[in-house]
Amino acid sequence: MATMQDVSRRAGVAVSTVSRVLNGTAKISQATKDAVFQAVEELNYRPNVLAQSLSKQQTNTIGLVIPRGAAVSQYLSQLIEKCQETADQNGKFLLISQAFNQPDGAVQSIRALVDRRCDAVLYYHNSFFEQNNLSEDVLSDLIDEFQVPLVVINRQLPRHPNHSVWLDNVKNASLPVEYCLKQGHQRIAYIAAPLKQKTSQDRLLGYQQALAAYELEVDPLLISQAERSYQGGYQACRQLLQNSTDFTALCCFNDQMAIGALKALHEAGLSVPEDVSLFGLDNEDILDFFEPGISSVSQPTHEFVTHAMQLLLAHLTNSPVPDSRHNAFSGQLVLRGSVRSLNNKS
Amino acid sequence: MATMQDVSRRAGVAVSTVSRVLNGTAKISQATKDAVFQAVEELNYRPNVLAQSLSKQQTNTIGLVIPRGAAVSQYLSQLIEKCQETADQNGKFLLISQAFNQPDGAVQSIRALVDRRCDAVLYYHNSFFEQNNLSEDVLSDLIDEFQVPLVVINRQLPRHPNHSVWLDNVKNASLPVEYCLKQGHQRIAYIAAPLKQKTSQDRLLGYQQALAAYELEVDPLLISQAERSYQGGYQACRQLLQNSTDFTALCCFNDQMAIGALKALHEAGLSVPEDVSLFGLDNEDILDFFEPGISSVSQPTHEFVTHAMQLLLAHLTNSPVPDSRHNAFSGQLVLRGSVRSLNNKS
DNA sequence: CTGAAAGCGCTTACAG
DNA sequence: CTGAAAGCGCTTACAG
Repeated sequence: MATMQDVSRRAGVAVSTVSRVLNGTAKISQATKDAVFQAVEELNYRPNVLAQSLSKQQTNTIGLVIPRGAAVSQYLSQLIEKCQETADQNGKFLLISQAFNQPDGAVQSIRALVDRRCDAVLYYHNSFFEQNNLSEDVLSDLIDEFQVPLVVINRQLPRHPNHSVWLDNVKNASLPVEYCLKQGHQRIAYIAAPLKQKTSQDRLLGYQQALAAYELEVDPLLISQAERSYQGGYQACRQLLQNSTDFTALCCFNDQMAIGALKALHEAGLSVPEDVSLFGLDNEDILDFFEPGISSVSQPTHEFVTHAMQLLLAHLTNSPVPDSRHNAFSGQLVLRGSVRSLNNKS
Repeated sequence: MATMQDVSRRAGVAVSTVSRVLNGTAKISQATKDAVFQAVEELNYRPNVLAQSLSKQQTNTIGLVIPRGAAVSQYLSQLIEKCQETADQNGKFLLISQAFNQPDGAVQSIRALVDRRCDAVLYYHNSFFEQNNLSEDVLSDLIDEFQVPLVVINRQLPRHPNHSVWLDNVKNASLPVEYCLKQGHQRIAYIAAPLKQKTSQDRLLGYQQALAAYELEVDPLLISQAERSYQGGYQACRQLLQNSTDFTALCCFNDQMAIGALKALHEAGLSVPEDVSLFGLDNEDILDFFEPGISSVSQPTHEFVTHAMQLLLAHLTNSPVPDSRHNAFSGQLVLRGSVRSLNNKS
């Protein structure tokens, strides 16, 4: 490929002049400008971004590490979209990389992006890595180690309030439970994702706390656990139905599991919401297309990622970081046909 | 950050020696090796990949351009996953970039990756760009222009059989229609995505050809068109039901639209498959969780992408390209509860 | 307004 | 086995 030197020779000027013309970084006579542009045209010249970056000590690039493999949810794709928008608005190129599928895959991937000299790196934390000993400390140490700003999404890092944003999973999971309680439900079942995952622990805690607030005991028979997938939700629900069938409401770790659970309920001859009220979490668009529509909790993806990007940009420009007292974001109930009240029953 | 020169000074050797030790590219005495590794350790040195790439004239990176925004489908995420796997297996780093959301966004994004000197670039073609004048020729010209191998996924490029793989959309869309015909259906409706998109045109053609093969006329009242989304499928189906309600089968552009259509059918008091047999296309996992399960056509994502990667790697290593006579991939029917036969009705 | 030179952080012939 | 030097393709003070 043609280099800047080729252009300079063809245009009969120095490479430094070519550079200045192309970057508009100095006053240049129209004549030489024309010559340069013509040479560029004729040679179909395009600058080598690698060389530019090395020389400028800056890549104008933001790296984003996302989890590998797991079918991309609407939630995650909205999150990516929002990162992209912000990157665009700030003239940064967004480079997306999937975390390696290994115990230390997250760390490796972050490093790979730093080694490529991204100006900043966003890491979307996935619970998968918790099962592989990726602790809070490892992430916090990385943040300390790097000159490059690193912001962690979806993981609370107390040591670095200015480098992390997360969802308040406890609260988000408690919302539907509280709502059911208010509607007079007493026997409320819960389907959890694998409890090795922090997110799953937190959401179960939300369920438990909501019950406790109403001075109800947690019945272990009303809690089931499975992989986080449609199929997992289906299996967990079948397990619940084997344990007992007297629950009148069922809250799930997320929408996918609720969708699986709905199928199991129907197969068991139970109707929603007449027999069982049902809640998911994430509020994916598809919930509207089940019968009944599945109620859920909307995640504040928008605000969440916006704040993460603000932190990132603040670090990048050495500006004061935005107020970080509220890095834990919580969502809102979205009611659909899958819920009914027991209050006017008495 | 510490540079190789820092390491060399600390270890008391030349930078060239440090380079050799780190890359294992020459016999080095154990003593100097030890000294180098210790210095690396102490300085927490990490090589600058930018500088390496510039110097080696190779980045060991494969770029992948995917469409922006549109909620990521299971199909696309499987496709990405497969690219990732192949990249991993060949020791390449996969850099994912979303196409800019502009008329020439695809071209810009490909260029951006080439400018970053990816060793090869994969472009997943999205119909969005066809509405913005991204023609076959533009892509073909790019392939001719670049030294860097470019493989286009999801777009037929006759001039470059060794640089493109695509799905046989005509055939894939005809499969469910043929099946319905064999089961005795005569009035078969179709829901299309916007017909500005080539994919949508092709699938409609598949529908039409299947009917023609049975010497049935195409009734325009049985064809409806909308955005490709759940909601679009819902609206298109309502439109159909307004036109006429005597169809006994309904085939859709994809699964999402079929899911929307199912809702509209149910709202109209029609049951599936008793009144209407229903087909989607893509075979997403979620289809099992509707009632009835929605029949579909599985896309051969796996073979499809594998072949694309083989082409890419062949170009990359200057090896002979694999047999490209069959770059058009077709899928298979997947039957679920949403279809019934009219044959034993007579 | 423009050029020569140094530098970004590596790799790799070329010598010894 | 190891070093000095040139080179990858740019940018940017430093002069003029």
